[in-house]
Amino acid sequence: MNNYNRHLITAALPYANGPVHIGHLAGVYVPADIYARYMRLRGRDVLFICGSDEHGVPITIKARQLGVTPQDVVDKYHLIIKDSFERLGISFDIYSRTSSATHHKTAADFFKKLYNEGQFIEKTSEQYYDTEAQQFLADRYITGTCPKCGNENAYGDQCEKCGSTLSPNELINPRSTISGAQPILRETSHWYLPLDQHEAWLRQWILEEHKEWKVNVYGQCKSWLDGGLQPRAVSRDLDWGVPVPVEGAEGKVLYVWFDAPIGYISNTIELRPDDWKKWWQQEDTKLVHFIGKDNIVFHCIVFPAMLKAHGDYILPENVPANEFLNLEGDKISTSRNWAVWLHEYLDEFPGKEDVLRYVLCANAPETKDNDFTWKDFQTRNNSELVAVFGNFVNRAVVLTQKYFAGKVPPLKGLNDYDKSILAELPVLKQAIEDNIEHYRFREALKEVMNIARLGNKYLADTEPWKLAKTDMDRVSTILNISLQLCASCAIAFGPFLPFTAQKLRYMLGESSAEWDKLACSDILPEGHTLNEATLLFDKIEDETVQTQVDKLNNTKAANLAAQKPACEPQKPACSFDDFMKMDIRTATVLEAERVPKTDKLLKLKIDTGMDTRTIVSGIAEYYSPEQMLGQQICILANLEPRKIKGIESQGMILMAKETNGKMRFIRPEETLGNGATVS
RNA sequence: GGCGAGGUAGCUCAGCUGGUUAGAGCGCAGGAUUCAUAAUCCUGAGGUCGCGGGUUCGGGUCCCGCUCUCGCUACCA
Repeated sequence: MNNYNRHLITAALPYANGPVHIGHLAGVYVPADIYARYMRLRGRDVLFICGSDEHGVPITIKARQLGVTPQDVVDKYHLIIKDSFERLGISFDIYSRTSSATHHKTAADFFKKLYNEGQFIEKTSEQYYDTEAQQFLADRYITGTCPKCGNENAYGDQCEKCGSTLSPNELINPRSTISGAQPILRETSHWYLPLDQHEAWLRQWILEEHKEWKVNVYGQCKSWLDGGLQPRAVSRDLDWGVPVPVEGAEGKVLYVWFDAPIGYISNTIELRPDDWKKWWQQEDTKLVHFIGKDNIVFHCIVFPAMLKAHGDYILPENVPANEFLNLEGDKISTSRNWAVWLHEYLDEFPGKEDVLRYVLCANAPETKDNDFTWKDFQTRNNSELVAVFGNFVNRAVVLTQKYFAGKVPPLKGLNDYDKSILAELPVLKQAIEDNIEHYRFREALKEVMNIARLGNKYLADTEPWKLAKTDMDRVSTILNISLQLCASCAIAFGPFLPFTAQKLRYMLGESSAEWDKLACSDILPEGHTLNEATLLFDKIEDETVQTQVDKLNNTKAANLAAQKPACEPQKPACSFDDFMKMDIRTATVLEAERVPKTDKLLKLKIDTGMDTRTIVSGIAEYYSPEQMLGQQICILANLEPRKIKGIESQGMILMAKETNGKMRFIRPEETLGNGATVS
C-alpha cells in the first residue's frame, strides 16, 4: 500500500426502492467503513464514496403502484437510507444520489465521449410499443401469459409463478400495464457496449494480474470470460433516467447499469469539484470497490470495460465482494419482509449501533453465506462485548479509581511477565493490519478482541487486588499496563466500533486515537486523570431478542397466510368453437425415459389409438419413467409439434396442477380404449 | 445438465503456495478466583476434516469420480 498516495473507496450504491437491511450492511457497508476508517487512522488520504442508485424500471413501477412520481419514491428512500447510514456511523465522505444534476451531466458526458469515439455499436431491434401511451415498454411493463406455466400475469422478463426467465416476445397475449392495450412491435435502435471487444485485456488484467482477488470474485470472472462476453445495451426506451445525449434519441435513457457506477465518479466530483480527477485518473490512487456477490460481474468486467473504453480512468485494484447473509436460516427478502431493517434496528436498539456493527463483522459472510440469528446477536453481545471487552475496561478503570483516585499510576519496574504481555501487543497490531489490508475483517476483529482477552488474563494472573494489601508498587505497575492495554483497545476498536472507541477514549481522559500509538506502553502518561467509569455495553436480555424473534415469526405467519394458494383466477371466456378445435384423446404410455441432460423432461412413446407417437413432457420432477409406464393418460393430440431438446414432441399430456406446483396427470375413471375423444 | 462457491468439533467459522500430536470463539464438564455487568482465568471432553478412488515418502490441503447445500444459467406446448 506504500505505492499509493490516496485511497478511493467505493461502496455499492444502494437501490433507492427500499430501506437498507443487515444483509447490505454485512456484505458491503460495514466492511467498507472499517477499511475507510482504518486507512484514515493510518494517515492515508481517503475518499469514501457512496450514494443512492435512483434510476431503473423497478422504481418507476413502484411509483406507478403508489400513484406518485419516481422522484417521490427515490426522495423518500434516499433520505431513509442516508439517515440510517449516518446513524450507524458509516463514514462516507459523501452520500449523494444519481438523480443529481452533477450525476446527469457526468453520465451524459461519459456516454458522449464513448459515443464520439465509436466505442459503441448501434443495433436495431423490434420491441413492444404502447400506441396509446405512446412509448416503448420495458420488460417489466409488459404482462401476459407465461408460455411455460400458463400464469396469466407473467412479466416480460420473468414469470414469478414458475420462476423462469422470459423475454417479452415469448409472452402469449402481451398487454401493456400502462394502458392495458395490446402493444405492437416497433423498431427501435440502441447502443451497445461491445464487451466482446474488451475480452482480451480483461482476461489478462483479471486472470493474470489479479490472481489475489477473492476466490469467489476470481471464479465468477473466469466463468464469465470463459463463456465469452456479449455486447450489452447501454440505452433503453424509458422516461426515467439520464437522457441519452445524442440527437434523435428522444425517449431514450442510459440503461441503469451504465449510469449507476458512474455515480461513484459524479459523487466524487460533487465532493471535490476541483481535484476529483487526481482521484480517478492518476495511477497512484488505489481504487477499491466494496460490493456484494451479485455485483461482481458489473464491477469486475462491465464497469472496468467502460472505464477502459473511456480511456482516462484508472481501474480498481481490488473488488472485495462478500457473499450473502441469511436471517434465521432463510434468505433475506425485501418483498417477503424477511429482514432486519437498519432504520428499525436503530430505533429499537438506541445506543447499540456498535453491537450491530460488531455482530455483522464478527459473522460477516466473507467466504460463504452466513446466518444472522438473534440468539447469536445476544451471545456475542453478552459473552464477547460485555464479558470480555467491557468487563476488562471496567476492571482496569474501577481498580484505578479505587487504588489511585482515578489517576494513571506510574510504572515501577517491569518483570518478565509484564514484558511478555507488552511484547504481545505489536504482534497483535501486525495481525490486525495484515488482516484489514487483505480485507479479512472478521479475523482482524478477532485479533482486536484478543487485546482485551490479553488484559483479562493479565489481571487474573497478577491479581492486583490481592497485592494491594502488601505491594502497592506492583499494583501501580500492573494497573498502568492494564490501562495502556485499554488505551490500545480504544485505538484498535476505532475502525470497528467507532462509538464505543470514542466513549472509551473519553473514559480514559481523552486518550489518543492515533493508530501509530497502538501497542505502545506509554499511551497514557503517568498522572493522567481518568473520567468516571461507565459501562461500555449492557447485557441483552432474553426478552429483548425474543421480541425480535416473535416479530420475525409473525412475518413468517403472515407470509404463509398470504401465500395460501387460492385457485388460479378463471381465464377469459372461450367460445365453444375454440374448445372444439382441441382434439383431446386417451392414450397409453408404451415407453418412458429421461431426456439426458435435463432435470424435468421425460420422453414418452404413447399409443393414441390412431398411431404411436412421441411426446416430451416436463414432468420428471413428479413422475419417474417407471411410474408412467403403462399408464393411461389424456393428451392434446392436435397440438402443433414442437422440438424440445432436439426431440419432436407430438402433443401434450394433460396435467392437473395445484398452485403450489404439485402436478398429476389426468386419466379416465375407468380404463378405456386408446383414442377415445374427450370433451 | 452447465458454471461458480461451499460441505472441518454440539453451534458459528479459521486452516495461505501439501509436512511434526487438525485450530479459534461460543456452548459443555471440572477446578481457581472475587477487582469486575455471576463477569474472569486455568484444565478437560469432543472431529474417520461430505463419500470413494488416485498422485506422493507424506493430503482437510493437489487430481478424478460421486453426493448434499447455496447462487447464476439451460430444458418445461
